[in-house]
Amino acid sequence: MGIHQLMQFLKEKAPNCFRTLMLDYFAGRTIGCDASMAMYQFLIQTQSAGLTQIIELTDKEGNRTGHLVGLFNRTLQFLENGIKPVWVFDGKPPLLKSGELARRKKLKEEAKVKTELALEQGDMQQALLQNQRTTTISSIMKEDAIKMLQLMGCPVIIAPCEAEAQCAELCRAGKIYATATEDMDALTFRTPVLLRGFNTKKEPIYEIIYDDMIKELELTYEQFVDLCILCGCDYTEKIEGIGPGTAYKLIKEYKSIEGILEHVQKVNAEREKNNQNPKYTVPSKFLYQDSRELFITPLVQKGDELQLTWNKPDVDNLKKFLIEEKGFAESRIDNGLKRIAKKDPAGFQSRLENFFGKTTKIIHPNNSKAKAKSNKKTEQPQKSGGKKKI
DNA sequence: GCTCTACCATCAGACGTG
DNA sequence: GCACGTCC
DNA sequence: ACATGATGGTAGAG
Repeated sequence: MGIHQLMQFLKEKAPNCFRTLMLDYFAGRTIGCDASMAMYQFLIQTQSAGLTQIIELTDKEGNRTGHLVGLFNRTLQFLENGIKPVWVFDGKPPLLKSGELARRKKLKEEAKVKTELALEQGDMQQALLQNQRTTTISSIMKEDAIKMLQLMGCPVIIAPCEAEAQCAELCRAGKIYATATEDMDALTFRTPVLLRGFNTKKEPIYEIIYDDMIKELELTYEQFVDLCILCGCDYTEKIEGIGPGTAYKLIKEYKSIEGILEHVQKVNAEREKNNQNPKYTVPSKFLYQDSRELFITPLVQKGDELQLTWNKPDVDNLKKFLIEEKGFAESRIDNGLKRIAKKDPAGFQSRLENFFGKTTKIIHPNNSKAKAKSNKKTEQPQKSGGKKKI
């Protein structure tokens, strides 16, 4: 679930921390990619409805392969544009997330039942919809993805815990330019740059600069984390009756969740005197302090300790794996590899293209309030060590 | 009337060919 | 350039 | 053996 409604909140309260950019802007840059999120999208989107059953891409043993097709193409797309992707996989989820995970598991089981029902009734559209919700990633599928990406020459990192946290660490350490994910809690983990929208070619890529955001919100990092917890995160229940808008006001006024809890008690006590229902309901186990810990000092591998290198694809073994084991058509692989054949995987000197590029556009998102309030633009983000060598 | 929250259902890829 | 079937 | 997420519409409360 990430941080509930954070995107909407930022569009309203910090409209100037966004830029929209075209793909060529990222030539020569290194980008940390949230692998599991991408895999789910590929797996879901490569399902289709047959006449009486749902059709999924699989190898001859029945293991699903939609995520491989997607990751293969996406990685080629990156490399073709001179972008160096680091694929980051989730490790073990934190204990605090187990409540949320149990909730999702239950929803998936319900979806499975609904799928069967829809199939019986011959409602293939509904069957497809429900079947998409049952999607899970087995360890084999994950291992397949890692193997393929490594054979393609890309660095793969298996985070000790949350992938978003690991990406944020890499970005702060200067190992990557940005974190690419749809998951907004990368910001809560303090990634300096967040990129959204690599999933669709239809729209440009949104870039969110953490420093601009925090300045515009006029919050400290700790206050921003508290705000995210109040909006609703994966780690604990939220206070009923407080959403993003109220949370922001209260954080400004009372500085921290502790301060807000004090205020909440007062308000509720006052209302009780007048025989009114409580305005806010604090959950019986409001684990905001533990949640804070997970965001501020997450379990990650230190960026300094990681060596990221890009190699030329291991064509022989890649083809062997994808064709013999996973049933790929040889022509597709050949076509794909042709696209990146001339690229220099280690250096990507094509960074120069960026200096001559004229297609990079900087546009602010549509937002009537933002337009009305201000048409000033914030300046370029930091270059994130443009000359750094990894 | 307006703002905000809670809750519901829905959405989420890329290639190659014609 | 677009719609559509297919990718495995 | 498993662990992805956001968004849009709307009703109802304050």
